Amino acid sequence: MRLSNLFGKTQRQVPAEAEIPSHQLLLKVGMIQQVAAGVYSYLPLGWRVLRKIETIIREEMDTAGGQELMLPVLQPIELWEESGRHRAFGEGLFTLKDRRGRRLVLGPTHEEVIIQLIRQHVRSYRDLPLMLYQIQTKFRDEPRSRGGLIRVREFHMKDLYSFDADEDGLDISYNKMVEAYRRICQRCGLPFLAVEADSGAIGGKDSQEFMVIAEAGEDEVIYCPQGHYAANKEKAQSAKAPLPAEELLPLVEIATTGVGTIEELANFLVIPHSRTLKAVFYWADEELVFVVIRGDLGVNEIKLRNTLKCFDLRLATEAEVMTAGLVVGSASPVGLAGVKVVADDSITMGANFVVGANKPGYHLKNANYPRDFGVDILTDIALAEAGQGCPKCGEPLLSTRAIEVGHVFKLGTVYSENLGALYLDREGRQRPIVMGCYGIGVGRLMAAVIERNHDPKGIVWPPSIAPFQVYLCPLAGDEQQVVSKAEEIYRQLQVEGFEVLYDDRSETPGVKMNDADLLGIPIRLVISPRTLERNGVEVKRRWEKSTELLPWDEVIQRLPALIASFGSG
RNA sequence: CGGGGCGUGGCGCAGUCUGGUAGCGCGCAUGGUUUGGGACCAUGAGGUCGGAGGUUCAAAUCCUCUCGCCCCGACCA
Repeated sequence: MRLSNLFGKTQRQVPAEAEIPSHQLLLKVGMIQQVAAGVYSYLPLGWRVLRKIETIIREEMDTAGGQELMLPVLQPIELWEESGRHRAFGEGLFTLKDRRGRRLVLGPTHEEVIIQLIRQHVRSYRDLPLMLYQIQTKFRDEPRSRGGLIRVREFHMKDLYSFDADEDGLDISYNKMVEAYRRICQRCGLPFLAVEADSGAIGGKDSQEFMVIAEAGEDEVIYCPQGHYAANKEKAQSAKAPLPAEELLPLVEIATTGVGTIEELANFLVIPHSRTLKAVFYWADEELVFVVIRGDLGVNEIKLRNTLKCFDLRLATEAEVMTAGLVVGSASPVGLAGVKVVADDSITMGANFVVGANKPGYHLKNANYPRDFGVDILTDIALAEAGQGCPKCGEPLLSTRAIEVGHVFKLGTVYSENLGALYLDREGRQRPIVMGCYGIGVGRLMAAVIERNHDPKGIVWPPSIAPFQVYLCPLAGDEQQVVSKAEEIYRQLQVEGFEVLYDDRSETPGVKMNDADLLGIPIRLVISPRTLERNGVEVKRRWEKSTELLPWDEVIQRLPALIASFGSG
């Protein structure tokens, strides 16, 4: 490709609103252009990279046994009402009406559609296992798009769905996908962390996310420095510090005028937060929920939502709490009736806690579960945070921002039961198909690669996904000889099958070199009067500082090794 | 949805407070001089100042409404 013909110019300035490196560089190089909030056009360079990533994904999916197909973007809304996810997605669904007034959605994902397909074609255990995938544009009306390609409303995504006869089969399919994802990340030059993840309101059991550690990431990962544990903060657990065992003391009411928060209570009584129990109120699908948790811990709303199996969850207003007959600032589970109580299991780790007295200006000392109060649900709903203990080894946990590039989960039979995807087993019994689903955001992966592979000059593409392998850069001046040599090498490189970007512009050396660095093509070849004098070509690898002069008849044979040396130094 | 900010040639920005014929840098075009790290000189093209309504002799600037975009939060299989 001659650079003079390439559509899309590099920019010298980018909008101040582009804040993260990948967004700035994508714009600066001229790989994307924004059309609307969270909607982008891909210019030739950006599209080339995207297609290379797709190719890698395709190869790994095929190797794992996947078969590619294509599914519709336009889907009847009834399918989504049938599965119940119409409600789960809520406003996130793009919906529209056709000319007859039928309501359609722009597919945010394709479980419903593929099950419809499966229902018709899979009737017997002989048809299983099966893995089907598609790479296509999906739509989600995100409340807020952000960070260039990190979070968009129209995006390229690969989704593979696995169909098995039983849980053992699902485990096999799932593990194949995890392995494929590892390979995809490796081939794209992306260091990743596979972490435990929440599977959402209608998800299944096991779920892992493939995270790329980056400041620009929108997720927070909690992990053990010894490598024993890593999880999305939404899902993470931590060892809750146990308190020393002590004899249960009698309940005592104490005056605590002006004390409302745990902070104030702990200061007032000069006790650690962990000696108190905190009351938090939520409004969950039209119902008030009283949450009790040890004072040193916070509530993980995602765990709570999963526990309650509700759609809408928010903090209750003060008015709602008072209407239920509770005293804000001094609410108590002791003596409570008529309100659902969800407790974190931390309330069993310790004794003689201070709790509210449900009476303004008073608290109770020495409250103990279950002696003094009951709960409806007792489970883990605590928010794990850095500094708390690793659930495996107790070492203090660390936290980092990360970009979620892939997500795999075991769906089980939730969808196949809801939507009637059944098969007949060997004994002729009808059973639900056991499903898994596995997604990768292609554009987001591209952004993640840039986040991890750039320097102050520009992008440093891993050769596997670089838009071109070689940047051929004559610094000609008046020398016609330089130009004809460059043309000759350009032809040879093409004949040998290299992807070459030939900078045939009559720009100054500074401009060309800076563009070469900005674009991040792995190998830069410079031809100038200076190199011509010595019958050579100057070679520079984008990720190294030094250059070397090679005799020009050796360059082509040395190129593959030079390209392959990425990541080894 | 809550808070903050921004819409002015292709890109980046100033001008708005205090109304008076729209400016700068980059890029682009033409000619010339340059050529190993974003050159220089000259000339030139390009803008209904997001949109609608209003105030005024006069609106990018003041008022009202509206649309779009960004950031933080909420939210997010």
